[in-house]
Amino acid sequence: MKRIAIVEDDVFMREELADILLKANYLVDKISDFKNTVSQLLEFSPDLILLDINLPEASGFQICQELKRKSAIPVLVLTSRDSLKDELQALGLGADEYLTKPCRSEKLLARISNVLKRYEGRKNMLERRGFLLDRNTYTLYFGGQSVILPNNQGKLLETLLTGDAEVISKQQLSMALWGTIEFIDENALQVNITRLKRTLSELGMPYQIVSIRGVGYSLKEEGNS
Amino acid sequence: MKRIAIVEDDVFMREELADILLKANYLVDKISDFKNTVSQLLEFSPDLILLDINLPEASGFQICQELKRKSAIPVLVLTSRDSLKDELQALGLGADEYLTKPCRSEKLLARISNVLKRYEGRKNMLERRGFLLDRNTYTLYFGGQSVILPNNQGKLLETLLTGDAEVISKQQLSMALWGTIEFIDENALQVNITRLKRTLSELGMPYQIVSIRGVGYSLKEEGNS
DNA sequence: TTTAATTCTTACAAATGATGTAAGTGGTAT
DNA sequence: ATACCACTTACATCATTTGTAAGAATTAAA
Repeated sequence: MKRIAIVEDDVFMREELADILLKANYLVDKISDFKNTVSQLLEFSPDLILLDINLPEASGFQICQELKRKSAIPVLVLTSRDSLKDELQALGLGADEYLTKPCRSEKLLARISNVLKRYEGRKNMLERRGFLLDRNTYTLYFGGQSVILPNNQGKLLETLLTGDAEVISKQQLSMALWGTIEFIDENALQVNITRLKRTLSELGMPYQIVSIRGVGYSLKEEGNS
Repeated sequence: MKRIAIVEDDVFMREELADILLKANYLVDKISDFKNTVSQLLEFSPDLILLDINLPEASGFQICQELKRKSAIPVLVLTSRDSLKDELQALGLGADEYLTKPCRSEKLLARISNVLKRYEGRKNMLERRGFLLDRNTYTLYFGGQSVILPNNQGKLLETLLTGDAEVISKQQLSMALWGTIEFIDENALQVNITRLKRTLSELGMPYQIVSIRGVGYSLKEEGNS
C-alpha cells in the first residue's frame, strides 16, 4: 500500500484530500506544521507528495526544490493558483505533475497513479546529485552513461551518497563493506576507495572523494574546497 | 536536437504545432497519412510523439496502445476532447501526458521538455513487454527486481527482444554474439541460450524461450503455444 | 518402431575480473 | 624532524564467465 503525504494549510481542503486518498486505498500522512516541512517529509518518506504552493511559512516552490535536491520522491503540485507562470516554475523545479484546484477526484487519482507508475520499480534506485544508482546491482547511471560498479565500489558510493554531503566516517564505510566495525582494515578500505576514485574519474564525474584526515571521506563537487 | 512527431489530421493545427516546435528548436516529423501510422512513427523513431485522439482512420487510443507495446517513445496526447473519460483512458493506455487544445504554447513546450527530461538518459534502455534492459551494461529490470546479465545472455535477450515476437534465426543470434555469420558454433549458441533460459526462469519471468527446430528461437509468453 | 538429425544437459578448463594483502612511498601536523 | 596517516602498486586468491566436449533427450520422417 502506497503512502502519500499531503502538504496543505487549509484544513478543510486537507481533510477532503485525505478522505479521497483513503477511499482510494492509500496511506495518508498529513503535514500541519510548516516549519520543517522537508525534514518532516523525509522522515515520513512517503511514496508521493501532494504539495500546495501557498503555504504560511515557506513557499511550496522552495519546498519542492529542496525535496528534489535531497530525495527522489515524486512531487505532485496541487494548487489553486492557476497561473501559467507558476506551472512553468513548478515543472522547472522538478515537480512531476501540476494540477489546479478544484479538481475532480478521478482526475487527481489518475494522475497520482500515473506518477506512481512512473516511479514503479525504482524503489531500489538511489537518486542524488545527478547520480542514479541501482542499490541492488550497483549499476550507476550518469549523464546518459551507465556502468556496473564492482560490489565494493558500489557499497562505498552508496554510503557516501546516502550520508548526503556530510563526512562519512571510516567506521561507517567499514560497516557497509564488511558488516562489522571491529578490526577495521584501514588499508583494505583505502584501496577500495582508491579504486572507486579511479572509476569515478574515468567516467568524468564532477565529484571527487576527499579524505578527511583521521575521520573518513566526503563526496564533494569538483572545484569546491 | 530532439525530434518530435506530430500526429494530427487538421492541417491548420498541424502546421501551427510544427511552427511552435520548430521555433523552440525541435526537429519535426509530420504524419499526414493515417494508414500505417505506427509503422511510420517507428520508422521516424522520434524522441517524442504528439498524438491527437480524433483521427480519420484509426483512433488515437489504438495508436497509443500499439506504440506503447512496441516502443518506449514517450507519447503526449493533445486533443480537443476535454473529457475526463478520455483523459483517464489515455493515461491508462500508457500516455505520458494529456493536454487539451487550445493550449498556450509555453505550457505545451513546458510539458514537452518535462516529458523529455523524464526519458533523458534512457537512450540505451530497451523497453519491451515489461522488460527494461540496459543495452550497455545488460542490467535487466523486471517487476521491481534487477539483475546483471552476463554479456552473452544480455546480447541474446537483446536480439530476441528487438526482433519483437518473431522467430530469431540462429544466424542473427550468432551475429549478435560473435559478430560473424560464418562457422556458427551451434553448440556454443545452444549453451548460451540454455544459460539465458535458466536466468530468466530464476527471475520468475512469464516468458520462455522456445526453440524453432532448424530455424532459431523465439521469446514467447508463458502459456501460449 | 527405428533411425537420423537436432536440441539439450552437464562438467570441465581457460580466461577474466574482483578482492584482500603486503610492502613501500608520499603527505601532513605537531 | 618525527610520527602518523593516506596513498600507490603489485601480486595471489577467489569467483564468474565462456567455450568445449561428450553424451542424453527430443523430434521428425520412413
